[in-house]
Amino acid sequence: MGRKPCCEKIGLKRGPWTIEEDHRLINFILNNGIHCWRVVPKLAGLLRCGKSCRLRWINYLRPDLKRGGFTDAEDDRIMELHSQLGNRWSKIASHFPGRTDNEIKNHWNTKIKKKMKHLGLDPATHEAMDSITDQTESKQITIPNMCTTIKEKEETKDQPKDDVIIETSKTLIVTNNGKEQAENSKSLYAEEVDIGSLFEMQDKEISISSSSFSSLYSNISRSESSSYLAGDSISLEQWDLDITDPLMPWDLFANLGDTLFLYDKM
DNA sequence: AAATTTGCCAACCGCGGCCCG
DNA sequence: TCGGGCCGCGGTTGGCAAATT
Repeated sequence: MGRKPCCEKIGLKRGPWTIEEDHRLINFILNNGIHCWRVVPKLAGLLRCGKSCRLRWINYLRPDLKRGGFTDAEDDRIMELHSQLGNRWSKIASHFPGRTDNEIKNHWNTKIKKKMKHLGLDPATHEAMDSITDQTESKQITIPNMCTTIKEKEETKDQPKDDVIIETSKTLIVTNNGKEQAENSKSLYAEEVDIGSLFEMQDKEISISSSSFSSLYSNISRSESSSYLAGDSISLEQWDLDITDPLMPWDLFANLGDTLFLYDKM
């Protein structure tokens, strides 16, 4: 017998969450806590299944989420943990307070895997890929520490414009295209710079008018992409929270009002 | 400037494990 | 002990934005 769906799916909404839905879910959880995800959407007045609510809360609305780019140190730590734990993202995420397994998984699939391939490392085994050794005289850089490797890449980018490594899915191919070498080096380096500069770009700061939140968070950095004005009502998803206490007690939210407002920080 | 490709990430899907009656 | 129900996890997809042609 087949497994029953987690909830009655007919008539339930799917796809991206609206700000109003976020408000409903946040307010419900902050006021009532989480006892059973199955009943959360019903009690919160949401046309979503409990699973969708859980995912939305865990991956996006939780106030203790640490948003923003991953640092070199975090990348190194993820690689290290992945070599020990494999694709057990929840286990890996448990070593990064404020990071979700989904976030780390996405980061792994979009960034770290590419970096490792650039470095001649197999993302699955963390061992050096030896497929290029019989191709040409290309160089293979296999340094476990990502920071060190980036520096070495930087130091080598001014070398003669042969020995360019162009990556494919299975093997590394050497060409003599100097233009492509420059772009590859630039790409790898720019990625590192962008991560670090993410924080510098958050020059605007705001605070939450709710006294409950003000007592919890001294500063809340405004996402560079958001465009809310003073007094706007927004959802937590728009915030890059600067949390000093990762183990935040939920009791502190007990008196939070139904709506949160923003005002410009003095 | 328009069309196409690529990258990113939020959200969904389905399975496995755990809990409880 | 067994079966049903729920939760959590990992793989995958879809859509949007940015980059490239």
